[in-house]
Amino acid sequence: MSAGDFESRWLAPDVNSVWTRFLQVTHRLEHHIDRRLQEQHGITHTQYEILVRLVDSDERAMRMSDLADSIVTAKSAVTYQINKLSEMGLVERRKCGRDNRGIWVHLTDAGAERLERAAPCILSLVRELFLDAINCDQAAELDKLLGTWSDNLDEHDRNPIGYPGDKDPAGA
Amino acid sequence: MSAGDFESRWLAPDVNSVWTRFLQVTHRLEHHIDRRLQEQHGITHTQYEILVRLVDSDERAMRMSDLADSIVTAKSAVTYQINKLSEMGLVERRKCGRDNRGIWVHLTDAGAERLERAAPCILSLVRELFLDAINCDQAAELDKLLGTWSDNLDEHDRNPIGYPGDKDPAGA
DNA sequence: GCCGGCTGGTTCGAATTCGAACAATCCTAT
DNA sequence: ATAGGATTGTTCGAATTCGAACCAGCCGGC
Repeated sequence: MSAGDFESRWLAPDVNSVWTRFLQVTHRLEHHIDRRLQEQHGITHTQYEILVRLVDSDERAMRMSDLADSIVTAKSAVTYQINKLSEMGLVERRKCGRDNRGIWVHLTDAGAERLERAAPCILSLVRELFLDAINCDQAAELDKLLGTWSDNLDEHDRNPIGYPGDKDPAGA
Repeated sequence: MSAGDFESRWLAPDVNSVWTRFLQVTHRLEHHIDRRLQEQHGITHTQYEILVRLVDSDERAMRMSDLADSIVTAKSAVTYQINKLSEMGLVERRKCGRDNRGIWVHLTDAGAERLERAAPCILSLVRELFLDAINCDQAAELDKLLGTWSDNLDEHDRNPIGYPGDKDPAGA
């Protein structure tokens, strides 16, 4: 078997390891943060992310769909989490007159406070685990990479071609 | 509130955006691959990863725990998935004489074949979405980053200190 | 005005994950 | 040899996620 054949069917070993380790590291990061957040502040990482998006928004409010896009989950999962956060009093649903089906999720004062308390814990974790490893140049580089990956995903979402055979985009 | 104070409590905006986008991109990648894999080959990304680890191993076999470490999930999740894969006939549990509690999960021929069929689909996806974005230098750089992140996580796992000012259990 | 199509959210059931508790086995030091 | 402690894998219940089906309200053309 030629090396070329091998590499076209599979991945070159070094590249393969990058991908594998990428998956491992992202999973470990998620777990680590999630665990810490739950133990010390009684909220999920997803919930934390929701609170962060809200506090960063104008009026500290967002629509459900935008929230779903922002944290990259199914809408139904957002509904579920907003119910939870709502029960906890960290968040509030309000109708907005403009669009009668749309719902605005507002961060409550209690929510802001809870976030304020949890943030330092998580941010220090993010710094220690993730950010301290990269200097300015690398950050810029990584940012560019993320942009490209994101664009690639957009492209693929727009253009849901199946794999088989049509490796060769003759027309499109 | 001074800018310095702001940045120590929160993150500098640019750095913050890197982290946020990192989370988004990783989630989107996962979803994308998972979806494609399920639609076209009837297996989960987790299951695919398991098969890959097996085929890459000596004897095409691994112990449950090692599998769990390798794909970064709870042991119970591995048990669950191995049951599934076993029902599908892609994998086989065998005792190994050495250690009577240990179990060796073997990739069956059917499993190897199934993997062989699914791999090109996923690998082309990984290439298009992930790898094409990076040149050799960047790959090396990313690899180094992953190494550092991984080390940081190891460090934190070994040394489970809470963030400075974590609550003491006395109050609980 | 009003009908088809779109969008925003919810509900539902299925799948998967996690962690804690457990059982069996191994290992080490006495 | 043997008790105590670690390791291996499973079982269980709870939490979370997903996608599909669904309902309502919006928007375009007729």
